[in-house]
Amino acid sequence: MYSLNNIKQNNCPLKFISNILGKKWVCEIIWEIGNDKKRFGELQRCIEGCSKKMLIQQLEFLIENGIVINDKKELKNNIQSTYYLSECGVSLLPIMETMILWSNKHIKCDC
Amino acid sequence: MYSLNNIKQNNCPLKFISNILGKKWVCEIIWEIGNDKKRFGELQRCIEGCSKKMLIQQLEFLIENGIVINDKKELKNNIQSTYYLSECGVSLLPIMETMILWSNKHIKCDC
DNA sequence: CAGAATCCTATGTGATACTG
DNA sequence: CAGTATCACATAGGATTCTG
Repeated sequence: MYSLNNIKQNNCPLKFISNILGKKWVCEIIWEIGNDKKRFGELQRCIEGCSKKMLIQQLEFLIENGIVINDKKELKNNIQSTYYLSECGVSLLPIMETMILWSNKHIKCDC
Repeated sequence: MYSLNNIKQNNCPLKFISNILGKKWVCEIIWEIGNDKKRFGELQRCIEGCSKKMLIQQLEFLIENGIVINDKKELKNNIQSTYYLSECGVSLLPIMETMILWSNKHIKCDC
């Protein structure tokens, strides 16, 4: 249901990437599997506050966009589903690093 | 109504900035006034498809976040309201440039 | 364990009309 | 011209339950 096509029709490159990185949980997901592949359950535990439904939804979105890759293995009586970044996904990491640097400079800590 | 506070409470720097750049029209707005200040009407004409309501809403959001600055002058019988980037806003431009570069590499042109 | 399917609500967003 | 207000609808997103 996620409108990958809509996104691709955005010929504006700014819209294209901000529609990806701006989606809820997407940055967190990319960041979490940036270092090492993770299983679905692990991710769920890492990313606090993200419902299972949203996690699945956004992972699918990232897979459709070629940013995340999913491997499934059938074990005895359950499934092991792991997620990791594609080359394309990995190339987002340096951008996200500069984003983090910017935030840390400009976040006003009111806590 | 816009939850600036919610955003500030996001102690996660990735959430912080992606909540800004991911908002609809925000990237376009920042980009459009990146080079030179623009009046409200100019902006409206630049950013196709953005309703007046949304434009105002997102501009206010950016002002609250210290990214955009607004100057108002009273002319004879109307108001001249111009918008431009704060220093903080300007510091977003290089990040957005790398975002554009990434997009141009990875956008799959289906048109 | 990983995922699918429903239901339900809050929020986002467009269209339109109004104001100084 | 710049901004406000209101309605009406679409989408996002949480909670919960079900399946192999």
